[in-house]
Amino acid sequence: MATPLEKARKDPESMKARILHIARRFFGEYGYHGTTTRMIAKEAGIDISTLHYHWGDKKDLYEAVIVDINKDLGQKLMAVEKRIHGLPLDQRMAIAIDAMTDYLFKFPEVSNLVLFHYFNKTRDALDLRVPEFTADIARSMGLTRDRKTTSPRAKIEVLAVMNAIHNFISGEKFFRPIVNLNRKDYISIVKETLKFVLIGSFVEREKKQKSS
Amino acid sequence: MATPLEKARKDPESMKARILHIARRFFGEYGYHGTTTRMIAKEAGIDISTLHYHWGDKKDLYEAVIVDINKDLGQKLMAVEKRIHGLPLDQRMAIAIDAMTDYLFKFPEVSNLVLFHYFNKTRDALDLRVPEFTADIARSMGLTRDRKTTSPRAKIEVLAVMNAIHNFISGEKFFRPIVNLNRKDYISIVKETLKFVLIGSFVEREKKQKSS
DNA sequence: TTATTTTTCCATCAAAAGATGGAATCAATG
DNA sequence: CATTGATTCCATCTTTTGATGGAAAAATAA
Repeated sequence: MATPLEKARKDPESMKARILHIARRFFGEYGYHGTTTRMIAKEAGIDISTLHYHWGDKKDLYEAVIVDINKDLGQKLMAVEKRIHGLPLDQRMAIAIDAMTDYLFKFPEVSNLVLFHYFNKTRDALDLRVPEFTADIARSMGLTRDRKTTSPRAKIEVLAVMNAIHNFISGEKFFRPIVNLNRKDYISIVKETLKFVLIGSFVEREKKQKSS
Repeated sequence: MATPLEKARKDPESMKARILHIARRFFGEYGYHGTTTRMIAKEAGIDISTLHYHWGDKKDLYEAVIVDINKDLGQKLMAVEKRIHGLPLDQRMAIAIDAMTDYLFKFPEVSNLVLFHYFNKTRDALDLRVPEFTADIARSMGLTRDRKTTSPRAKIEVLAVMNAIHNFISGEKFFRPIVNLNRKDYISIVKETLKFVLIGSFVEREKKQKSS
């Protein structure tokens, strides 16, 4: 209730929330510099000054968007972790890939913004610290020996897995024409491929480790 | 010799080539809208009008950059293909991953721009058709049954592999602090991880197919 | 209803960014 | 050297974009 962002998330009917929601999509598609406050305002059917009234300047709005999607992503990851807890690794990964893929295809701005944040600098040095889930996912995938530390190798492996998923969501516009499939078929072939590529190695390694 | 781009590539000392080279880096780091012609001109130590004199407007320059990096990438892929031709799959993939990773870490703008192109729209509708290597790589990986067609599944698998590589190059600024490694160690752990994650499944499948 | 607060829009600004004409400079050629 | 052509820069323009003050409108409270 304290922060303006929390208020906006609470009441999704409010103008404030409406702007945030549209801003998510635009920043996701066009990036920070590629999106203008006018684009967002126009889509919302309001004047730019109204946008500034609610969110301050562009940077503030962008920051709110980043925090917002990270909150969503974190919640989703926690929910998935709950579902897969205790299952054997192959099932754990398969279910997680299915669930995350479905979720992200429903909210592609999340993937867009995550990747955008990884790969692009903004001229205006706006370095917001983004919450980090790699360690948690590594734990959930059973890649950590002890509870407290996560090895670089484990983190890199997690990044490989997460990015593989994000890529196919964000790249849909580009990849789908290449494979010439409708959306539904694209999604299902992506899921299959991700599971094929990503699960095998981890399961195989676990087998070896157990036998030794 | 015909096109201006080819001329610039031939004579890397020329102002034209110099601008192109700097533009590659800037567009790669900041994206199309995040880069201004002034930034590029300043870095080159020239006036914007000189830039316009050589390359026309911003869109033209960006287009030249995209064509340029795709030419480089295509050449590199062909060279790698030559080296691995005829070897067994696991070696083929390991060598290719090593070679491409080394190359891309040396010219990260290539990965940056490829991913940028996948994941971001530009306001100004500039849709340049980009040469496509998925089919060739699929053939090189032995994923195509007959010579002429490449299945959607094979293409998606290739994209998964290529993107996994690009991600770690483009994401270095973001990922390296997460794992807290120096550049050299980061590169080597990325290579190891890529090989670990990507090769296993393909080799396993090939084994099964051969035995049946 | 009236007063107060919140929200919205209109008009406008200043800075940033893309672009260009034309003068000045430099390089090559006869 | 003088002439020609290519290159570069300066000054300037226009459009876009982020931002704001203050009036109008809408919502809320008294």
